[in-house]
Amino acid sequence: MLYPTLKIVIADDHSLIRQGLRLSLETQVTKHVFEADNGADALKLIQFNKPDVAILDVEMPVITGYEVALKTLEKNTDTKIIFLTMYKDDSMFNKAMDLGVKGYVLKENTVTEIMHCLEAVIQGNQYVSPAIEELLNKRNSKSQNDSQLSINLENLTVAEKNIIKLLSMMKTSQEIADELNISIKTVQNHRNNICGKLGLTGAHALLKFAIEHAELIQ
Amino acid sequence: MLYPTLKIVIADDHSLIRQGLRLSLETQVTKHVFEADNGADALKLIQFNKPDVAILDVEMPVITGYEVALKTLEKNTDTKIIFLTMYKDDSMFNKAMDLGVKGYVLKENTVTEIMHCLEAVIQGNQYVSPAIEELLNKRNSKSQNDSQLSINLENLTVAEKNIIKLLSMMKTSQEIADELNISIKTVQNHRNNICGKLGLTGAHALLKFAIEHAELIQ
DNA sequence: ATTTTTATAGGTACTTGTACCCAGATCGGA
DNA sequence: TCCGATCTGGGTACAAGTACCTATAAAAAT
Repeated sequence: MLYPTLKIVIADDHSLIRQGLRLSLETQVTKHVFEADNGADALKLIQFNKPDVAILDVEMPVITGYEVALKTLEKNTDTKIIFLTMYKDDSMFNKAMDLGVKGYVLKENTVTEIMHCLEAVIQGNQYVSPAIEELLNKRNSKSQNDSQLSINLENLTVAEKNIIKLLSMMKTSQEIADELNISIKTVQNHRNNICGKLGLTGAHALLKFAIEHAELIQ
Repeated sequence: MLYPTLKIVIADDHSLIRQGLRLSLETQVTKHVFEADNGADALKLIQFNKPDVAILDVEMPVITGYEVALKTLEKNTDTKIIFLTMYKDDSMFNKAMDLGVKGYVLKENTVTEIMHCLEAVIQGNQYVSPAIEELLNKRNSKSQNDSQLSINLENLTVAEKNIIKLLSMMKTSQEIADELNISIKTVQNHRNNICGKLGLTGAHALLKFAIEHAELIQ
């Protein structure tokens, strides 16, 4: 690492990840590391310390990393933003790129990759996880089953995603209707529309699909 | 830390967490740390190295930490299992306790807490994240329910076990009837009898039960 | 040898989910 | 402004699962 006097803010609600990153950064010569376990504190740390780089977890409670980045980049500071995320969510990736986020790294990537990302970003370049680039290529080629499945999943409307999420928790249409304060007929219609979009037919096909793909549904 | 010659397996699909944990463990005197980024490798590492403790992420792709724990504890090894998880999922917590998992720590907890957990587990105690200790209390207060559940599962007849196994594969009564060359009415009667024995009532209760407990059904 | 359990099969009623149909309200883009 | 997508609700029909019955033959337990 070529920049011994870097100031870096780390924001992640998982203490484990913060401490892992801090330990890794401190085995390099970087010394000024600030930690936050939520978006609000991260924002304060960034505004007060004006770090060179802020490494933000996208999925944080209350104030997400995305919102922190939005408010930070809005204020025209020199702080570069690196997003750290669990999921290969291409819609979030696109939003991040639109915002002007310089780095995008998956948590499944190694610490050394984050170091590469850090170096690239400090030198004024962009750095994107190879795994994400691969995803983008797959999406463009539209070849595999899984990618087509996720395309179909993304074709669902907000209400439909809401329904399928509750379905994956094994709730009945009546329970969903009560929870959302809508008619059971509306829920059934959404279910039927989802079946159409996903190409599902037959007995309890959607329920089975939702349970089988529960992890993929957010 | 009182145990300098511990062997520990760490399994998590997020490299960051693995490296954070490894660095933390190695600032202690523990030296033999093995890493896996998926359940299959974790299982191999455990079977080959027979570690004192395996720290498993519950949410891993393909083979989950839960399945790794299931197969490890099945084989009567001395390896203690610690679950590391993102969510305060009480159903998973209960399943983990049923299995004989010794430690249960949330990723939002600090590394020092994991160290406490490690010490407790090595000394033969259980350690549960304070955040979900309230769930443990709930569980102890109504423990008679769970023990009745497993008794009831063993009370199922051969035909009934056969049926519930096929049910956990999300097959319909008609499909099961065809597969076993019996009437669909027989299948439906068995289903109903199973519902009675397990105390299940309501919409698709048995289907949901079979899917939720698919791993426990052989 | 008699009783009990199990596996088999049927009947009937009700609930839930799937498969179509329809239509009004709202909101954003062409 | 109009069109299309979305969200909302309703109707009808059928399939599948649950709930509760009865019943017979074979196997197991007593």
